[in-house]
Amino acid sequence: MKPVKKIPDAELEIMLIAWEAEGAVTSDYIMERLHKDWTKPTLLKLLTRLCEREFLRCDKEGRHNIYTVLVPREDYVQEASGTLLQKLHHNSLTSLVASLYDGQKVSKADLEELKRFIEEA
Amino acid sequence: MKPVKKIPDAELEIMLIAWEAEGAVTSDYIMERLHKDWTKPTLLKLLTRLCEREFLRCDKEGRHNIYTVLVPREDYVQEASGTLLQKLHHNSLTSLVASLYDGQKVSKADLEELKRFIEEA
DNA sequence: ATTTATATTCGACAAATGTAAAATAAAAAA
DNA sequence: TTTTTTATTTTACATTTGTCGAATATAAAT
Repeated sequence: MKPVKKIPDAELEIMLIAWEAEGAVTSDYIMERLHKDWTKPTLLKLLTRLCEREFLRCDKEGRHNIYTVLVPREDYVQEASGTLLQKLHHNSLTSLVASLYDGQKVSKADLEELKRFIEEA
Repeated sequence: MKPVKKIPDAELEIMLIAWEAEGAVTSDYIMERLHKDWTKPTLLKLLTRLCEREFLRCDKEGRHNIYTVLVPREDYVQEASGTLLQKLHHNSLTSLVASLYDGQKVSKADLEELKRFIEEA
C-alpha cells in the first residue's frame, strides 16, 4: 500500500462523500450532498485535482464524468490518525484518549464502549 | 478558552519545541532542536507568523528575541484530536482506536494500557 | 441540421504557505 | 568611536489551496 499523502480540506470534503457512496459518482451526486455553496466549476476543479493526486479516476460518459475512488477510505483514515497520534501524542494511545476525554470530545459512555471493544480485540 | 485555529505544518514543528520547553525560548534554542535545515531567516519568519496568529508573544532583549507561548499545548491538541475524531470517525472513539489498531499504529500492549486508564477514569 | 442548454475544462487571481537573499539594526570587538 | 559580527526584519518569490468567469464541447430539442 503506497504512502497516502494528506489532501487539502476542500478536497477532503469531496472524498468523504465519494467514500460513502457505493460505486462511482458524478459531480451532481457530490454537489447535492455537499453543504457548500460552491459553483460548478469550483467543484469540478477540485475533482480534477483529486484525479491528479490519484485519489480518484475520471471516466467520461458522454458529456458527463464519473469518478471512481482509488484510495480506500481506511487507508487514508489510518494514515491521518497515525500521524496525529505520532505528532501530537508521542504515539501514546492513552494520551490521545485522555485528551479527547478531558476536552470533552467523548463521554464516559464512549469510554465504556471502547473498553468493551478492547476486551474483544 | 478561545477557539484554537489550526496552524500550518512548518509552524507546528516550532510550537512542538516551544511547548516542550519550560518558559520562554530564543530562536537559537528552537534552531538547535529542529531537525530541519532551515536558514535563520526562515525560522524567524515562521516565528513572526506564529506571533501574528497569537500563538506566541515576542519580547526583544537587546538584539535577541524571546518567545513566550500563549496557546497551551493541551488546548491545541484537544482541538486537533477532536477535529480528527469528528471528521474522519463520525465522533466514534471506538472507530478511531480500531483504525489505529488495524493500521498497526498501536499494539495490543497499548490497548491494555488504555483499558487500565479507562477503568480509572 | 440548427439552435439551445448545460457539463467540463481553461485561464485567472487572491490568499496561504514554505523558503531565503538582501537590508537593517544593534551588540561586541578593536 | 569605528569596525565587525551577527540577530532580526524586509522583500521577494515559488507553490499550494480556494474560488470562479469565460471558453469549449457535446447532448437535446427544435
